Amino acid sequence: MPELPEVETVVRLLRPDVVGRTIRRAEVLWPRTVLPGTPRHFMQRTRDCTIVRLWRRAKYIVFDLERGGEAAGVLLCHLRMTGRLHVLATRDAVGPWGRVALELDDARWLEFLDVRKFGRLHWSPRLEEGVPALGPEPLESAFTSAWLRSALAARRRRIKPLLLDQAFLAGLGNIYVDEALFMAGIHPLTPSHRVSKAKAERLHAAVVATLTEAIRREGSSFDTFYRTPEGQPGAYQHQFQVYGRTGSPCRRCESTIRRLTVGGRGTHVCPRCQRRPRNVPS
DNA sequence: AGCTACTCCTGGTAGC
DNA sequence: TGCTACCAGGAGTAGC
Repeated sequence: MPELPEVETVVRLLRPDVVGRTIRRAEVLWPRTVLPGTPRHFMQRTRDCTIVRLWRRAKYIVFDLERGGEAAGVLLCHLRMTGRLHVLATRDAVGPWGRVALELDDARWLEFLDVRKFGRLHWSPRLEEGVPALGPEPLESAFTSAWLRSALAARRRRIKPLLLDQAFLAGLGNIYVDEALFMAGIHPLTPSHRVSKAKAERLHAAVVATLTEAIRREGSSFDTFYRTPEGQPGAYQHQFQVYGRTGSPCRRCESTIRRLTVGGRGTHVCPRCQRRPRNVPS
């Protein structure tokens, strides 16, 4: 599933192709993909809008729009599980999984394709109105070791579901949470207020390090859906320490990586590097 | 407050 | 080989 590094990779690769371009019109091929309201409403809101900036907030891809030199809202794209954005040379290149196609003023088409149809394209007058409450960006200055320490102490949730909560910290998903918790030596069932100061500092460093390295490697790809717009896979999946390595030896201690379910999510741990605290219910 | 269960979806795969 | 059943999972929501 695309997480912060994959979304950041999409933004960087897409930016030169779409910034400065004007959307001539939108074709909605799967109505539920677009928000708000009806496809007709979406088409009216995006028509003749120029993309003046492309950036990322949490896992949202944000297109800042202008029409006639005036701000015209934002187009928000969330890839969810299997969404992808591609610039195509012709309308004919839109494939069977194409859900929305935007015709650009250079005659090319921006295609949003999404096998599982969970992804969304959402026009909103302002960013804040189009996204729910979001926690700090883990790669920006507000995310400090001290902030994390006190934020963990103020909550009583299990650490993994807390880190997956976008209102707590924005951008992490199942893969990078498992990787960061391994790097920090924290068991995913640990109640957040029981994470020690030293472990919280390790966790802060682990989150920053794993996201930074994943972006450097253009994200992770381990099936056909997790690719850059150019069709090239990322390379971070080769760095995975625990995610998807159930039954394999830990790269640090040789113990067998185990899989458990936490908050309904597949979770991967090294039972030796990530000691389970006492008196923690499963 | 925080937990589980359910919903949305379909390709891939395990089991027979 | 061909069929069915089940699973993954981000995020929103309902209910306890």
